[in-house]
Amino acid sequence: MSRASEQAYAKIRAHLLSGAVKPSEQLTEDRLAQITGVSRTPVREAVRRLEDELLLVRSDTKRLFVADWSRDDIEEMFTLRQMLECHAAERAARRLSREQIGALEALNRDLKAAIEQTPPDVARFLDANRAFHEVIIEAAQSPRLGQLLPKLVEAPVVLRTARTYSPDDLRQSARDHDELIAAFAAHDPDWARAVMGSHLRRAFHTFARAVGPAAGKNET
Amino acid sequence: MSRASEQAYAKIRAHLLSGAVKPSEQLTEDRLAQITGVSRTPVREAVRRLEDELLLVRSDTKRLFVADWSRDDIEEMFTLRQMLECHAAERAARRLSREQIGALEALNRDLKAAIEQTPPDVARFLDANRAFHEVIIEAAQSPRLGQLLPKLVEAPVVLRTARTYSPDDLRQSARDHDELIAAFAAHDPDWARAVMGSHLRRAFHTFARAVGPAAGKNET
DNA sequence: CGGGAGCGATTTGTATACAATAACCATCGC
DNA sequence: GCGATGGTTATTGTATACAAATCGCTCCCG
Repeated sequence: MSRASEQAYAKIRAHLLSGAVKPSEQLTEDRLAQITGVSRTPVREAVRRLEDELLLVRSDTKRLFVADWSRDDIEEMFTLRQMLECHAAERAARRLSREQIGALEALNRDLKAAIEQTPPDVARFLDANRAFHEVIIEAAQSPRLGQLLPKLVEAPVVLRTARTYSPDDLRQSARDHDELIAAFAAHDPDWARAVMGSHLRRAFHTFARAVGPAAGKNET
Repeated sequence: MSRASEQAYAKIRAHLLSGAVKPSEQLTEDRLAQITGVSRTPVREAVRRLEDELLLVRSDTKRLFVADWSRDDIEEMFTLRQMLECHAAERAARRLSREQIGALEALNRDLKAAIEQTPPDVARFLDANRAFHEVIIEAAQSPRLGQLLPKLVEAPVVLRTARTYSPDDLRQSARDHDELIAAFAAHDPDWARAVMGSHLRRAFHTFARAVGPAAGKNET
C-alpha cells in the first residue's frame, strides 16, 4: 500500500496494541486522522484493512468500534485457523526446500533465545513465531490460503498482547516447532499436519486460559 | 455499504459478468467511475471489495486488471472451499431448525424448476444454489466462516458464467442437495460433511472440464 | 543497432469541502 | 411523568482538485 495509508495502518494498529483504547470503545475517522497525521482518505483505507482483520468493527449504522473478542470468538477463530494451517503444513511438507527448512531452524533458534532471556522477550517471541508460520504458508504455495489466514491470525494476538505467557507455554511452543521441522525434514505430510494440529489446539487453550474460563452461554 | 459505493459494486460486477471485458484486461478507476456514474471515491471502495473477492487484481504497480483464473487457481479455490464448507455443513447439521430445513427444501424445489424449464434458466439455478449454500453457512453460526467463504465462492462463478452447464450436471447438483437435506433432517454431521464434500468436488470437476483439461505445468 | 535518460501523458494516491445520515437532547403534548 | 418529535451536533459518505507515481515514447549516446 501507499505511504500514507500504510503509515495510518501501522499507527492505528500500534495504538490499539498500546492499550490506549479499550474493546467496544468508539473511534471516529477524524480522531484517527489526527492521531496518524494523515487525512481521512487514507485512514479509511487503513480502517477497512483493520476491519478485515477484525481488529475494528462497525455497528449497524456504520459507527466504528474497537473489536471485542469473546472466548467463543477466539475458539471459533482457532478452529478455522487450525483447519487452514494444518492444510498448509501438509502442503508445505511436500514442498519445503532445504533452504526454507534452514530458515525455520534459524527462526526457532531466535525464538528460543527470546524465551531464555531474563525476562523473556515476548515481543521478540511473537515476531519469530509469526515469521515461522509465514514461512510455512509461503511454502504451501497456495495464494488464496495466504490471503485468508492473516485475517484469522492477527486479531486476537494483537488485542490480548498484554496478557502473560508462562515460560512453560513458550518452551512447549518451541518444542512443537522442533517437531514440525522434523516432520518437514522427513517430508511427511501426515506428521506435519498432526503436529500443527496439536500445536494450534494447545495454543488455543493457553490463550483461552488467560481470557477466562469457558463461558456457558453468556452474551455480553 | 452506502448507496453510491454499493451501486458501483453492483454495476462493476455486472459489467464483468456481461463479458464486456476480458480477463487480464486493464481497467482504470476513472473509466469505472464513468460506467457507474459515481465519483472515484465510491468506485475505489467497490474496487477494494472486488479485489477481495478476487474478481479484480492489481499489478505490482497498482494498476487494475480483470482477474484471470487458471485451472490450478480454480482447483485451489475449490479445495479451500470444500474444507470450509464441509465444516459448515457439519455444524449446520447440529443446528438447523425445522424452519431452515423447510427453507432449503423450498430453495431446492425452485432450483429444480429452473433446471426443468426449456431452456434451463441457469441464472435462476445459480441464484437458488447460492441461496441454498448461504442458508447452510448461516446455520453454521460461525461469523468468521461466513466472512471467509464469500471470497472463495464468488469469483470463478462470475468470471466463467458464460460457460455451459449440462442438464445432467444440474440435475446431479439437485440430487446432492436432496441428500444434504436428508442428512440435515437426520441431524447427522458426518453424513452432511461427506455429502458436501462429494458435492463440491464434483462441482469442481464439472467446472474444470469446461475451463480446460488439467494443465501439466504451464504458467500464465 | 541497442540501451538508457528524459519528458509528456496516464493513472493512482491524498487532501479538503460539502452532503447525507444517524445520534443526542430538549421540549412538547398527552 | 412518559413517550414522541423536532432541531442540533457528531459522524460517515461523496465529489472534486491536486500531488505523486508510473508508463510509454522519443531521442540521444555509445
